[in-house]
Amino acid sequence: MNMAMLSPFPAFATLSAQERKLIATASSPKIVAAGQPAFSEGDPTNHCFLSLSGHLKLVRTASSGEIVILGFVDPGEPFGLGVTHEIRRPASAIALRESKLAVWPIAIWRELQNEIPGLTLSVNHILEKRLFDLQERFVEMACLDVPRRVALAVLRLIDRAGRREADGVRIAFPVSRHDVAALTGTTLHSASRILVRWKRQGVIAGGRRTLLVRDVPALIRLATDPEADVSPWGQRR
Amino acid sequence: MNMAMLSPFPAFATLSAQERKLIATASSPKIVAAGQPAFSEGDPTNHCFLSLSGHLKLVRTASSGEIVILGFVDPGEPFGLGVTHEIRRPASAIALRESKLAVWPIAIWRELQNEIPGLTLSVNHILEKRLFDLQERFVEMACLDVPRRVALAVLRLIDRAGRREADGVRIAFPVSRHDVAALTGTTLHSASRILVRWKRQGVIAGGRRTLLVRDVPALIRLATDPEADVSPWGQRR
DNA sequence: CGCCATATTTGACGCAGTGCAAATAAGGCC
DNA sequence: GGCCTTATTTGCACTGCGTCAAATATGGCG
Repeated sequence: MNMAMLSPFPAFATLSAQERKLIATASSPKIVAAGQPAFSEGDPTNHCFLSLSGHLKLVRTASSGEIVILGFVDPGEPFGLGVTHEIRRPASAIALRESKLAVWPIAIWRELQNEIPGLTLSVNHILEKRLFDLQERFVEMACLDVPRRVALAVLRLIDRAGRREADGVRIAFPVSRHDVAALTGTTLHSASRILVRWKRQGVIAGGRRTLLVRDVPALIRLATDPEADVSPWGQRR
Repeated sequence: MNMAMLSPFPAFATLSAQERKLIATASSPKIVAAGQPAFSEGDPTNHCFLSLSGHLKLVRTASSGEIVILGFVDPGEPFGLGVTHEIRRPASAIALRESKLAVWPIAIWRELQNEIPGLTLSVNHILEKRLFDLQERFVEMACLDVPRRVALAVLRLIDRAGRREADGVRIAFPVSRHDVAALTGTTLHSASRILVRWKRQGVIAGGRRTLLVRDVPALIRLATDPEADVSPWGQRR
């Protein structure tokens, strides 16, 4: 791989050109089609990855069969780094769109980390961020009701992959109701009911596997205002 | 601090004696009384910590005022490392018993990381473990009912701080019903009801802020068997 | 363009778990 | 030992949201 490809990514910003070159030349390219996994739960942990373009989701299947989305991978982010502890992948990485990846055999990656201290620091940085993000979501899961969790999840999608458009902000990759549910720890059905309600109120729009937020401030209000929202389950008499 | 104090801790196992000495001499000792914070939510992130003895809990207060336990710190574990991203602490670290700590000013810690690549690798290791642990709990929160979450939380407490005793395994630090609730994302009341039920069944024992598990296999069954447990909310007629 | 598989929506229903209020227990301290 | 604070337990009414079942939309593809 050309070293130039690494330079624009913040994960490597602090490294010298020479170091980046060393890292880049050790990698192999890989292309994953939309819907396909870069790796799957249970696979042996043989490689480290960097997303060059596209988007992936990290998903995990609970013993009950339910699916949970642990996070997303944006272009420029390394992933599948969990190479110190686990011999097998604890989660799958599924491409949401065709994604170009750089791949390193784990042994090589370890060598690189030993030779380039700055690389380890970068990895550190990323792990820390992932940990803080998950802590955030964990607290939300523990304390907030479903509609608020959904609102926050959508807001997070916006600043991860929101593209401004004529009538709102569009999430740049496909998001199904099922994904929303897997992201917020609820069911497909509840997620649907909630989004339908907001659609009727004009806060969001979008059909099959697409999400367009028309009124971001309203969504923020729904997420944070303790008074906001009468849940979509209709008053019981 | 004496360098000998560092050697038994796995976080530093891969470092040379000389490196450990460098790290140790840069630290200051600190003692935190039971119930007191090593640092609190919102504090500026000025220091890194290592627990030498005792136990701490990492807690976070949600906007609603609810409290969530993000994790525990055992003797030998570094903590409060989130120094790359956050200028203010996202969580508090509260001592569950009197705890001895080693403390480094953050600037010094950064220097140490630069000089000792192996230290950064250790930190990496720890962050990775924390991340995987939290992912685990996240999935549980998303997929399991409250009694099962409580069972799993107690099991996790056992292999973190369980001491074998004549009639069971005791958790080595104080755990209130409130703590159990904060650990599993439920209410004090539900946690109490569940534990009372298990107490009557002879699975656990213990009063005020103590937990003694008398029948670990039964608890494992309650946690994992999909058939197990009729929830403590008593059949309604 | 029409068919088919896949997504989404919707309704009815019930229960796990919460909220509130209050009783009860258990230590710790003087 | 008795008092006071803090933790735990408990009853009851209520509801958020999961479950089940089914109708309906939608886009891709031949």
